[in-house]
Amino acid sequence: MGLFLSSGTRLFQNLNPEKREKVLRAAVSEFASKGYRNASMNTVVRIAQISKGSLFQYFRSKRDLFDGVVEMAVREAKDYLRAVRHQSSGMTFPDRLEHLLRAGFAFIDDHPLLARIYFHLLQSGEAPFGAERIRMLHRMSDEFLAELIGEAIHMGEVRADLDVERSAFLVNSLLETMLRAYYTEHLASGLGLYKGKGEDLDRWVRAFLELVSKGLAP
Amino acid sequence: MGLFLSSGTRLFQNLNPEKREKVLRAAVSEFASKGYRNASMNTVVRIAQISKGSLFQYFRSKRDLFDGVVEMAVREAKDYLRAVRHQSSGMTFPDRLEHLLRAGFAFIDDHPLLARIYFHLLQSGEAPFGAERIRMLHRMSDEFLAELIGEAIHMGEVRADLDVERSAFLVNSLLETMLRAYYTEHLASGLGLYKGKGEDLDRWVRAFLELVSKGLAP
DNA sequence: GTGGTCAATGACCAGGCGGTCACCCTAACC
DNA sequence: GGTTAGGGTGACCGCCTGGTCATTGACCAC
Repeated sequence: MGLFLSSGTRLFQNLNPEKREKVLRAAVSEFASKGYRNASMNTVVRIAQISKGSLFQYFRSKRDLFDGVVEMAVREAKDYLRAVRHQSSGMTFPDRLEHLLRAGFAFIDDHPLLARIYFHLLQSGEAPFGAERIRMLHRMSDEFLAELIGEAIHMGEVRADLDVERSAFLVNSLLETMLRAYYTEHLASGLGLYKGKGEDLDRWVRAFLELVSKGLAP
Repeated sequence: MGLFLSSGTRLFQNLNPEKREKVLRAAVSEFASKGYRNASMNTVVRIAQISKGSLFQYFRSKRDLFDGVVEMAVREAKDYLRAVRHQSSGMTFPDRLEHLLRAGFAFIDDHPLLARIYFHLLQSGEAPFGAERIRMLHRMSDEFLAELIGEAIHMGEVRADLDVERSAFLVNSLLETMLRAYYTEHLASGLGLYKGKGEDLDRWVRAFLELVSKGLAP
């Protein structure tokens, strides 16, 4: 579940790790399923089986708790991007893309709740931190893809006259959509992307890679 | 603002059209800016300058009011798709795509609030109607794009071995992302897509069309 | 006038929210 | 054994929500 070092009051950080986990797990699941505004501190308290007073001694406010949870989600997402970049260095560009996409699926399998929070953040402007954090998240993945494309240009694997930043944004949006459809029902209308496996998933990966590398033209 | 024939109680439908407009305008703006759950009937009442009792005589519940607003948004979106299809018939495939995209920008310029509601619906699963409506919206635009691609195959403008449905989903997701970034700040990191015009917008349209038709490969 | 119809109104309700605080219990120290 | 410190607790606060309903007043037919 992560270390979560910098979040919460000193009291919370000195807590018995099991209890800390229980509280965090409750908060993550509540924020993931309801988003920020509609998540209820009362529910968190009930799920974590602690008293309301305690929760507010661990985190000064709802906003504080949410910030902590988001911080954890972002940290894990960053780790994952870093790992993918490292593992896939040396592959061809399409292979890297495939690796990135499949690693995304795996990340969602491993951390479905964190993924949910992450997408909540990317999508809805509802969160209370001044757009700044959202912008950062987008920049992060956009720039990662821009670097990938930049390196691919260097290797002669993609056209050199490309509008790198805009292409990166577009390809990234494709990735995000596919990941979202992978963990959200009824997005890709019944074509087996949601929680897809094996051959179903392969077809989607192929469609994605073909579109990105060859486009639709003959 | 639309006719809104089938929504609200009989009392509401027999209302003086100006008043009806005022109420609807208030509801649209409130739902657009806060989404379903966080929109407040009290706010609607205040904006529309009517009493709370009246609003609940016009619409039996918050859910009722929201359904009415969504119905209107969906109807307008359908009209727009139909118009685009008609106007662009006979064009080449890339031209049709460009037309579709630019018409999307224009739609947002004309109906920014409806667009906001529409995207809210497409994105967040927060709305209270059982996923059914969301699935329908997606099907609608996915199928429209699938037909476009199907016709293009018929004309030999795109590869015949294409996975039509999955490609349609992916291209549609690109369109949606661009439209969302067009009306939402800080999505496309400062590359002039947000409320973009002229040359800024052209660059994005070009990047999109190139990706879709040629892909990234040399 | 009078009685009846009907839309408009806002005080009111129960319930849920984020957040507080006075009190409780335990454990450590002299 | 008495005192002190600190985490644990849930009743409580003010606020806001979606929704109700008794009352009001304008209009109309007789």
